[in-house]
Amino acid sequence: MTRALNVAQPLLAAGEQSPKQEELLRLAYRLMATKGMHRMTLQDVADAAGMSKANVVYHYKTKEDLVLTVMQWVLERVAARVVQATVSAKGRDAKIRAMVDAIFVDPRRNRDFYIVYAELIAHSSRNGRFADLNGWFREIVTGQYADVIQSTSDRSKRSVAEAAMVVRALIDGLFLQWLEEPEWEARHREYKSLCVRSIIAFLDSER
Amino acid sequence: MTRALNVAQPLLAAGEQSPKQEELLRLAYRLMATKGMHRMTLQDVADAAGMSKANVVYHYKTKEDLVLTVMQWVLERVAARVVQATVSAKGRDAKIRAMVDAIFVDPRRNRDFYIVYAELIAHSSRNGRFADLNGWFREIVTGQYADVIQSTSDRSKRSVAEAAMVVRALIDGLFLQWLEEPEWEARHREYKSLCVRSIIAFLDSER
DNA sequence: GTGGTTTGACTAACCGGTCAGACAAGGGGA
DNA sequence: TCCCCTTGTCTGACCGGTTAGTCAAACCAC
Repeated sequence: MTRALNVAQPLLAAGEQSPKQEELLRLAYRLMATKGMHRMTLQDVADAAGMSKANVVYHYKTKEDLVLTVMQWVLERVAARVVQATVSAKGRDAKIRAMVDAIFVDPRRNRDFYIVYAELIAHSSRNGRFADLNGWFREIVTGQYADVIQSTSDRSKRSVAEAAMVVRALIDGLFLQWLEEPEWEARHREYKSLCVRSIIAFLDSER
Repeated sequence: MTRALNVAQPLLAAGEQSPKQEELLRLAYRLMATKGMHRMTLQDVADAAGMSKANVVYHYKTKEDLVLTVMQWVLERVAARVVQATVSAKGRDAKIRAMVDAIFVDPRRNRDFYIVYAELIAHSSRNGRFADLNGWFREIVTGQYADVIQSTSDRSKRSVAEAAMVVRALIDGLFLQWLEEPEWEARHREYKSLCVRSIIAFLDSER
């Protein structure tokens, strides 16, 4: 059940970063969310981190590598939180609630994450490295959903995989709509609630 | 029931374009899907359309206007197809099947559409004009889902709106996963089938 | 000729990445 | 202890290439 915890790092050996490097990733991540990965320049990152542009390039060879490292760093953290949530809760509904809680953390962070994630998805179709990262993340998260469903029902393997896809679709799809919401900050709770209810309703529907 | 058909154009008076202009939009759309809206240059569009870059600027003032016009043009076509599908089918399940059919047209076109749409969503958070366009599209499509659900059940108004959001989440969410699929062309049918089944399962679950 | 099109040439800005060298921190060797 | 050499980190200046947008002139249909 905890297998996903030990999944190897996907691409770059980004793994553990020093506090200083982690701070730079955090700043770059914030910039990507606000300006977009294309409009964010190396100079922006350098300014935010209080260092020269040349030094950013020195540490992260190219801009693409930097962006990839940032995304990997974020995805690892989110994936770990999802995995953590499922192991600590008992029972199907509790696990689902915990998973959704792990994803719907707080409005601001959620927003940043899904904006960046939307760009990752769009870019995956054009760049294999982004596609690989995306695929790695997808396997972990959907795998977690599948584990929860399998451990609390007697579905066939195929049925479990399908249900996990549907669960993921509900979460991602509702998030996308929430992103469009003008009052996204206030509506966060409603969407979270709707998310849990619709997942449980769907899983119950086929019993 | 057909109210959405007459919804006014959202932003630019793009409405009807001459065949020549429409061809340019189609070419630009293809470019946006393959290269992304940021990497697509005015020169790319000009080359594809067999005209000078200056002429592209002459017709569409700025690049942002061009991109916006292209997106609006595509969104109008998709929205019209969804609306059309719902009026021509009878019965809840048939309407749902028709709507999904209207969206899952063919792999290539679907892929182009959702890649561009993902960029629209990501960009909406940073640019009000894109957000407005997105909101306009969202209202039409989700409104259609709501109409179908309302006309075939006795839910409360709130419940209808929520169910429509869930339906939309299922469609968008499954599409996003399908985009990541390496064998997206072959899997198109499976995803379409899963989409219809999961929607019906969900709608049945609360009766 | 007049008004709407179309174009090539041009510009101003931007941006990713290079490079030569500065600076600090060890690390022997005498 | 002092000196020199290496090594990793960091920087300012710079370059080559790209791109959105301008403009004056040409073109064309009526």
